[in-house]
Amino acid sequence: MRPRRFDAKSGCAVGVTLSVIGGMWKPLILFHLFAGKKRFMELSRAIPNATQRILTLQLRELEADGVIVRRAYPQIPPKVEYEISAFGQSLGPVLLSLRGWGKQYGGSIEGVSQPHHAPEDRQLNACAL
Amino acid sequence: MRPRRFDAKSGCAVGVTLSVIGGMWKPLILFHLFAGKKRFMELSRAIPNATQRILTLQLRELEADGVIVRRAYPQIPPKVEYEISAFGQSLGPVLLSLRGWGKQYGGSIEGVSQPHHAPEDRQLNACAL
DNA sequence: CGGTATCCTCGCCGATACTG
DNA sequence: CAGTATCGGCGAGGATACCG
Repeated sequence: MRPRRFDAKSGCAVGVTLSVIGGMWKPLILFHLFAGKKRFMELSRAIPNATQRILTLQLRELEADGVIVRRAYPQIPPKVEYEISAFGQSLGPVLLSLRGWGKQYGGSIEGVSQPHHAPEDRQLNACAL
Repeated sequence: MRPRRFDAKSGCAVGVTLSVIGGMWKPLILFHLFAGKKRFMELSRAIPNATQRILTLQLRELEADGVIVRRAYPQIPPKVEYEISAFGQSLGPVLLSLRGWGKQYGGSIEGVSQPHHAPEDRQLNACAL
């Protein structure tokens, strides 16, 4: 059983949710997958700041939590697709809630660089969801 | 400017929200404060697993983000009260969303000890919100 | 009562290299 | 293409002690 950063100690059900979506890149991964099924390389290119290693790890955790489905086709060259599971769909409103607050109120906080939406920041494109 | 765990790198507005409520004890603190103004000692007793040090740090961060208000009365003995700011009220729906998902779907995840609501677990009382 | 100050641990995450 | 393997840093969070 994987240790969870926000597990029992934080006590609340909030911790359960955060342990599922709270990884560094998980929200971004989920947003991309909510837009549709993706291959590993597509995700990697969509989130260039995440190394392959960490991307793999976070995908494995999301899979273990049942929110995404990993489908590996035994071919050469290999092909693996990830997509949101039926269960994972239930996270949609939660993520939208988090994202909505950040967009609406994040600007009111000191020291937070709000999305300039600079066209060159390709890694932010997922925010379009 | 305090470094934010989920800052620019995660790219999305989700990261902004998580940087505000993502601390280990912040959800719990906020739930307690949503129930009404509290003194430091009340919070400390309500969240016995958090040391005074970490409690102070997280309260300071929440204050810096403007979601709570700290009011110190210059007396002997000292008296400090914390309460949700008007701005902080806007986090209510987000927290409820997170908590709702955890309560509803958290049980479907392997390795997550869902709230037994054992009566002796006094630290979980905030979940009643 | 409501904090600081100090030191320490632990695991998330990054960089780089290698493989079926 | 889609990963593992290995090494290492860094920072959040904890233990403990002391202070105005």
